[in-house]
Amino acid sequence: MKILIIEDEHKIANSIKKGLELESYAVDVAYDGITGYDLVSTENYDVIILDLMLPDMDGIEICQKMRANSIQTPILMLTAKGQTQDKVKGLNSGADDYLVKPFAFVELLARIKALMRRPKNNSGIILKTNDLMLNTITYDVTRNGKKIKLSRQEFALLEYLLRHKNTVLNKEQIIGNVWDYDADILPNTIEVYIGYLRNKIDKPFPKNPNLIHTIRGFGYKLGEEI
Amino acid sequence: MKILIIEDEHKIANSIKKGLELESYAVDVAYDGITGYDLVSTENYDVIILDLMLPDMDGIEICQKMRANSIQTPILMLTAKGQTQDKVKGLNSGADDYLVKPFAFVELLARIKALMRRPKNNSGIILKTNDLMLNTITYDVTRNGKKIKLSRQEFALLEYLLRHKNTVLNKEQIIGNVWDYDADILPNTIEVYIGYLRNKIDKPFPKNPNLIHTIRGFGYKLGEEI
DNA sequence: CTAATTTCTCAGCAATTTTTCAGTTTTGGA
DNA sequence: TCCAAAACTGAAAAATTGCTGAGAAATTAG
Repeated sequence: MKILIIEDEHKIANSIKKGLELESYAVDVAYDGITGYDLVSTENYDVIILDLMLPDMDGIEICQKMRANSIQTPILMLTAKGQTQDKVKGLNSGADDYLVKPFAFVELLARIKALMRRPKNNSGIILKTNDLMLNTITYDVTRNGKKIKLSRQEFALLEYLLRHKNTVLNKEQIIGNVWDYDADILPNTIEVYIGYLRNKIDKPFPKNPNLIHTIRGFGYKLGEEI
Repeated sequence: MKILIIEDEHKIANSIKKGLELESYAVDVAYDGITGYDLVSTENYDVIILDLMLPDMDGIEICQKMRANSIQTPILMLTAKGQTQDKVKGLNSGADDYLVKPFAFVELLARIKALMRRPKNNSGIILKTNDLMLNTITYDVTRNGKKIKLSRQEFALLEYLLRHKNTVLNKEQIIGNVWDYDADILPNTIEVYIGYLRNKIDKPFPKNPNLIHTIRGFGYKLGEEI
């Protein structure tokens, strides 16, 4: 889930960025229109938060240019209180929603989530711990920004561990929840798969903390602290 | 923003109307073709949502009559699954996009917005990724400017992949969304068709990046990056 | 009606993934 | 310190997945 903020007021931009990162989104910021449009055309975002008033190139212009180049990314337009009529202009230029400043962060979050739910961009839920991220729809798994290729079963296991991060899970639980109900698996299979995941997730990143931990006699735990 | 719905199933018509009014559109409804065409020729709409099967005068007839009288309002055609491509295509009546019933409301909304955004007067929605382009109404497909001839089923599959580009789609999803309700297809058929598309879209353009990717264990993905 | 095209199935191959197995290492408590 | 249980690991067997050429069946065009 990647979000771009194009907003010249640093204070606002940074506070939105912070808030969204806490919600596990990857956030880029551009403080002027030209840089913003540059990013839009080279990167792939799930939502763009776009201020109406900008130096160089204003929000409406960016919007129109994007749509003209058939970049379909949903746009949430930010407008100041007075600029009501501009609002309409904004929506005509191709924005998908707008929000009047000042706004509550939860409101922004709700709008963003609504935009993400729309059919065009279905990038799904991102699960993460530390710098490990897993996208449940695109099946992308990355650590430290590097893409990791997992098999289907490895992915399923990692997803389960991530959904219950910082919790100790025993082998029976894992078998029951990750494998098909009719699967007939030895507990050793779990050990093998944990080994596979370690080889792909922990070993290649020796500078970063290990994320997969064995709790002898009880099971396994995914998370930063032991 | 004024929208006209021409649809004889009252339930569907009214639920669309309600949804669109919540989105602040002005909505008129006609439950049969004659009333519908009457409204079209006296009022001024921004988009017309038109059911294919209607009492009196069916959707195609209305379409053709409108275009014959140079009414250029964008038309979004609603079709049931079986009727879809052939009829609309064969009669090439002048609709700008179509949507297969049953559909999610957000999907309808997205299409309407796309139609409104589109510069007037050129019909057909164009989907694209990289240098591959597909016109949903004229059925033109080109890569690198070169025309590509696809069969009906190949086209339907490519359109689906393109509408969900950069998303991993598994075989069940593809079968459910591209083939008719009652189609009874082996998953291998998808593999075969993916092969056909690769032969026409990727293989003849070895200098350009491959666009069709297999994500083993998960499905297929259309897009530039892997 | 016939020929061409398209749709779909099938069988065999190659690659990858899943699972088991057997031997080794680690661990925590007596 | 030593032991037995638990966990780890490399290798190989078993199973699955995806790709492809060939061709049968269905549809469409002339």
